[in-house]
Amino acid sequence: MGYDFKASEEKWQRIWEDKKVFRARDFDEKPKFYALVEFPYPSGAGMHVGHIKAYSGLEVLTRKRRKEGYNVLFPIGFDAYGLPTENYAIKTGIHPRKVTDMNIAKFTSQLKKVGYSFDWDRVIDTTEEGYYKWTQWIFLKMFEHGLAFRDKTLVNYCPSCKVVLSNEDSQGGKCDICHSDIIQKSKDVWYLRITAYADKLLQGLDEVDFLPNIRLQQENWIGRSTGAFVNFGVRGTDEKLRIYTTRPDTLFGVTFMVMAPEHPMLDKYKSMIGNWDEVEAYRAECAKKTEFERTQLVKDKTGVRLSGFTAVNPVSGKEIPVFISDYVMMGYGTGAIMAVPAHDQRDYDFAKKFGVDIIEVIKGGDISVEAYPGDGEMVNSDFLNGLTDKKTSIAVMCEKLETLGVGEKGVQYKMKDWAFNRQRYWGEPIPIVYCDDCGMVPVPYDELPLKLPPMENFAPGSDGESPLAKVESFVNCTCPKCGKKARRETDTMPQWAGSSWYFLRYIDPHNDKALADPEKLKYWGQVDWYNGGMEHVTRHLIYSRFWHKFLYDIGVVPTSEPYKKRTAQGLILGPDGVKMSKSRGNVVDPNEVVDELGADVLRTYVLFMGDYEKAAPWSKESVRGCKRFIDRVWGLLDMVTPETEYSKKLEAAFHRTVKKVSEDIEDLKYNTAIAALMTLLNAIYDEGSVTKKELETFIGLLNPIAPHVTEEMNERLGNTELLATSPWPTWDDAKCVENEIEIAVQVNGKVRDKIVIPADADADAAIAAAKEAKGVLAFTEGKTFVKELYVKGRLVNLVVK
RNA sequence: GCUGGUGUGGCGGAAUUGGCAGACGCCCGAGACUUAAAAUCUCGUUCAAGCAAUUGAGUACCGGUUCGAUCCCGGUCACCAGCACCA
Repeated sequence: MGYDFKASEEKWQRIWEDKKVFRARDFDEKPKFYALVEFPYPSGAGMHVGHIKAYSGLEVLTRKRRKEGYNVLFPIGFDAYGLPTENYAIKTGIHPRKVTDMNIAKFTSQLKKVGYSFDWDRVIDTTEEGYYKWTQWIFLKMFEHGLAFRDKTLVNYCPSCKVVLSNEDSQGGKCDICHSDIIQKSKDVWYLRITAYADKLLQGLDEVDFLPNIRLQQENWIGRSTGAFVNFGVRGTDEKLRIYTTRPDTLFGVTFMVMAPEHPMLDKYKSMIGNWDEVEAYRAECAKKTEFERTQLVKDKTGVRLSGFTAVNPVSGKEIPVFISDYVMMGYGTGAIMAVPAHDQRDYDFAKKFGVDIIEVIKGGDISVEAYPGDGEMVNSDFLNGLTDKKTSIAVMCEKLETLGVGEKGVQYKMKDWAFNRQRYWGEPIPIVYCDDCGMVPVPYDELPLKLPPMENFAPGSDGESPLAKVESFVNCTCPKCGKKARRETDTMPQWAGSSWYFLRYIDPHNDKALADPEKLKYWGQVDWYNGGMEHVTRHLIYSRFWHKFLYDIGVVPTSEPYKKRTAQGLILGPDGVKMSKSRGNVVDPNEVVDELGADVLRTYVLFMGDYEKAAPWSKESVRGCKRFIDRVWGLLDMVTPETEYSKKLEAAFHRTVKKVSEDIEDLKYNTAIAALMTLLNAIYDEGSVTKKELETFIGLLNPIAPHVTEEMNERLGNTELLATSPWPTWDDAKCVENEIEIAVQVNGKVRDKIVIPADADADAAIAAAKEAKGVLAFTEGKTFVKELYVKGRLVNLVVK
């Protein structure tokens, strides 16, 4: 009788839900295990196969953990604020709340149909008042501690649509909607001072177990560099032109300086600069370029040499020319650099184009051809001459700078403060009030959540304002401090806000007194294992570590790092080997697979298709192979004998497979775990029968991967305890080996025959047997043995002449 | 450009303290069952030569170390990812 996957999957999903089999219990005596997967954005398109692969990994691990006796927390929720929902609402007129609820309902039913063992009593939705109340609460705490602040920035702005655009919506310098030229506009925006945590975020990486490439990406993102700040003089003034450099040792090679076009000092000395109109023209040209263009295009160096404005090297006293150029960014360092063309390729290119001197200060390269960034003996450098060690030269120079009072050691980060606002409706309102007398005043904690007001039209407001600016009843309020008339902040928080602390809310999702009960936070502690996509290992992962570290510093959470371990799954590509996308038409819908072949097949396939951490293309044919596997497993029911022990023939194979599957699951090697089960299944079919004990072990191992079919089989075997809660199979190392083994016999490194010997045979016995082997004699006849090796359990190698 | 990673059959991929390359699955071929097809089962399936036993070649390419190299070392090429004028 064939396996009716539809009826079986529905049946077991209902039983799991009714009995709350996968509920996590606060304060249970069992050891706890907290596994986290990245919660989905509930888009209208429904689930993607990528979600299935991402969730199936830890799904298997947590099902194994429960069988091993752990109290497992494996939650799911929805990261539901965001642009697609808002755009859909603008287009259709349906309220984002309604759209979100519909999409969440759809995702929930789809997730349940795959049979995931989530704790459905802990579902969270970042757009719910009970949730975003605490997102706002954390924001206010940050505001209190000076970590949330307002500052000017340049934004991409479309003067025709009057909206602020993201870099993605403004590529090529044109507005995506009306195609008019985009300008860079100065605007006051909210920032979170993540740079204050740069060193903590870097050091914290030592405490956690992240995959090496994930750790590296975080380090690069933070981008710490050490060097020195140096104050150059400005001829004819008391002004200091401050720069940052990682190579203070090359100070004697400075032949010019470059300032960012936006550098504020330029305006201050406008009257000194003889060619001001040239400066203004260049600035206008740069302002037109988006940040995207300015950094993406590697192009010819452009710039303007300032006339009448020169700098003075504070160590050598030499007068040097100053340029402005857009290869120097206002956002990094001090917005100005000392240029050492002999030892920096960018400065070299610039010097060649503008005819500036190039002075060698480090020997070793050929500066008539290109810059030499390497190490070597210092020359033309006064007190540094003759030094060969970079570190020493830098240290000597820094000391000199400090003695002269013209500079000091310094540290810089690539990471910038986090621009924390959007001019959009569907996000958490920023709970701040502007009062003419009191300035920025936080909304009192007991008035949280500051609710999103009901609205009809969610299109962005005019002049780059949020749609909320149009709602008078929301904007106009009284100052919580003095009671006078005041205005509310109308910007909302960015997408990343709600996901920066969601893992804490799962621990106590319904608490209305605190973001979570401290005792529960202590019980569940760190997330033991967090799996998600590579695309989130910089932004989301850093942002949430930052929030967590802040909450730790103010005593809200008990650990300094949120995640003990982080891994990432590889993408599922389309059948054509390219990333899935609607426009390519190569998207695979997981729901169709569930309907046609069953959830167990889908789960097995996404784990079997290849290395879990690497990208692999979807193959419709290979999915069928997994279907065959599941059906063959079901077929075992027709072969059961009542014995309650392993059969002699298969005992070692069973012990080996239990070991292999147990270890592979811990290591994200699901593909080889499943392959081992397939191999064992083939061996059973070769035998033609399976004992009850054997079958129970087999379905026990397969249960986390294919829970429905195995649960059904377990029931048919007459067992009343759910497989999901019965113990994980064990193995005995001593029983993993066969009595007799087959080894290869090589002559001069080439395999010539195979022999069967007792597993415990010693070298002499193995070599003696090997010399007799038929395939070997032909190659050793009439030769002398030079060397004879036996690698235990592997092979014999006979070296002859 | 920089940093990291990868390169194995027709395809997805196994195998590393240096020890039988190609596990497992897909595709493909042959056979069994069937009125037939599907499904299922059995066998074969790296390439080349041979009816065959077998022999030779083979883990991107070139070279080295070793009794023995997919694995270690040196060089070259290709692809992927992240960062990208970061001073």
